[in-house]
Amino acid sequence: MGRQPCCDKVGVKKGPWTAEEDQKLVGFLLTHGHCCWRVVPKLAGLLRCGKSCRLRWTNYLRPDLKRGLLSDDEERLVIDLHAQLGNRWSKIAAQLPGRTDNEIKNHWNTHIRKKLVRMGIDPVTHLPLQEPPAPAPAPAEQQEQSHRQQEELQLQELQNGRELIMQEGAGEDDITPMIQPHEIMPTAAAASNCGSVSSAHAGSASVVSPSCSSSAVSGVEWPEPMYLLGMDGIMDADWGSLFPDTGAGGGGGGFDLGVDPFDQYPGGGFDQEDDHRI
DNA sequence: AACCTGCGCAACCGCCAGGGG
DNA sequence: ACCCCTGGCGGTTGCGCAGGT
Repeated sequence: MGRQPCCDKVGVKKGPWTAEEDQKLVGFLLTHGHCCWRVVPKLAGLLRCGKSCRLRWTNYLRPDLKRGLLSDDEERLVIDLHAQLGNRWSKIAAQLPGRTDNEIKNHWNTHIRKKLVRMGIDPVTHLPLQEPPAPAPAPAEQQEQSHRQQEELQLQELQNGRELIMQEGAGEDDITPMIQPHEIMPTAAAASNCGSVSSAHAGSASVVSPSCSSSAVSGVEWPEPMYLLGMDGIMDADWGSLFPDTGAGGGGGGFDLGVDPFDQYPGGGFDQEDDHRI
């Protein structure tokens, strides 16, 4: 049986996001969080499918994203984790705060894989490429076993590496500022409201909870597009006119980001079509 | 200066798993 | 127990840019 497409393709815009679309999406998500991604574009006034919105947010617009190249430490960690987990990019990303699975996947495919090959290491198995030629393809079991041994070694290395990172600060480099959890969650109370910080970081993390996002706004370091838009632009934008149907902007244009947006919705609920709330 | 090539990255696609009705 | 819907994941593609010729 055929699977329903994530969205009806007609009237759905594809391709690169414009600044205006970004603005709409960010504005909407910051005030409402995401209820269910399917309705986000409708409520935000976007001609995109929910999937596209989710991707855009998680990979690019999330305030807690680090930008720029992976540092050496991060790269090492990725290699170690890949040795253990394989191509489970989201799991790998979960170990690298501020990095997305997509970013890591790209970095792996463009940089690390080639680097490993140059070093004579098979990027898939993490074993030396010039192994003694096996007469026949090694039995899966044997491969599995050697892989496991390899993994154990690497796990140990990884743990050492983690300790090192904990001491030195993961991924510090000169190019991009590292966003620390406390920078995203300005107060411990805020952080506690949000569950684990790492879950918000994880590539698999969908979105910070609404209360999180509102807390995060004030102390956050925005990714580049946010700088481009400028917080002033966001604050000053005429959101009421952008989202005539959503009531965003509260009729006054512009968000009061100092206030938990959900305070606007008695009972913590946010009721547009349904009571969608994370 | 023009063209070519390779690289980096954002975005899309299809599949899968989990949860709710 | 089954079906449907949604979110999430991994693979792949295509575009824009930078560097080389």
